[in-house]
Amino acid sequence: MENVKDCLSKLKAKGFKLTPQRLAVIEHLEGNSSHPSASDLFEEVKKKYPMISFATVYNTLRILGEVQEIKQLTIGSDKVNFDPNTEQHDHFFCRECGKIMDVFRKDNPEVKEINGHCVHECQIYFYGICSECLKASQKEE
Amino acid sequence: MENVKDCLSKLKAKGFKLTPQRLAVIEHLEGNSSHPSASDLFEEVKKKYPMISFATVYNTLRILGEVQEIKQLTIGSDKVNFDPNTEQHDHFFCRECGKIMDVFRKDNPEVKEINGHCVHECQIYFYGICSECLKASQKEE
DNA sequence: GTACTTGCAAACAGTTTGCATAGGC
DNA sequence: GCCTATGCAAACTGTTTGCAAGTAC
Repeated sequence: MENVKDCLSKLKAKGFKLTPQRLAVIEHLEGNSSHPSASDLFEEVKKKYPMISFATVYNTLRILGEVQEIKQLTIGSDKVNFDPNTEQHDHFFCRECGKIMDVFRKDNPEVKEINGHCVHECQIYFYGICSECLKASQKEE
Repeated sequence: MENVKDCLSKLKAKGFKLTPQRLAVIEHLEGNSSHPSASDLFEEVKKKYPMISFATVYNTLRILGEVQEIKQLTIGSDKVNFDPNTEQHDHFFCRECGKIMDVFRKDNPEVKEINGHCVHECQIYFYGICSECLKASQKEE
């Protein structure tokens, strides 16, 4: 997702209606690098839109995925997280605090084909302990 | 998981008991490259052990993960899949048929540290359409 | 005015948990 | 015999669905 404006016109062009609820979800996603889950977004949006429902959040996330304005991450194994940054980049998951961090590397494989299979997308997930949690555990000792 | 024998002695050494149910799950995992889910394993094991319960399958999978005899894959986004091959390799997910395939590549990053975070594990997931589904769709046209 | 969208609640799937019983060691 | 593992069912979590009422266009 480049910016809210482009995203809205993309949705409009595809025939989707621009409801205030959708706008609120999109605004919470723009430039958001915290990789929120559906419930994170629901809680956030609810502050401004107390009557918004889960179904609407999921519906909006689904169509944003369809028009490729966001990507799904399954790094956390329990819930799906969403990333409005659709540029190719990797992710790090801290097994201590559960945070997901962006990782930008140069040697990303630009693979279009592998073993005869056609590749659309590649997700690289790193798992470990983040720098903050490392520091915290060193202090404890 | 190298072989059933080593796996069993590893469990024994860690103080886990070797029940027939666990053995059945382990035998179904050895050399299994189909990346089964918990319910796949449950159904398979049930053929020999009609009285086995889901809880036991999950329990066994949990301890096998603890002793690092299997790895969890979250490539499918809905359920977790298990891989008894713990050697570093990647995976391909076919969005058409849902199959998960092993991908062995040479240029895997051997990353131990990234942006100050300590890396324990790396999972690389490719998404697309597998060679078989590509063939099938070409025939249709 | 017409369709798509919303909100609600119920349904659903995968996984986890509590507890009495069974069984490995 | 002790202590862990099992089986069952119920609980739990994240997500999806059905439907009447609401609203963007």
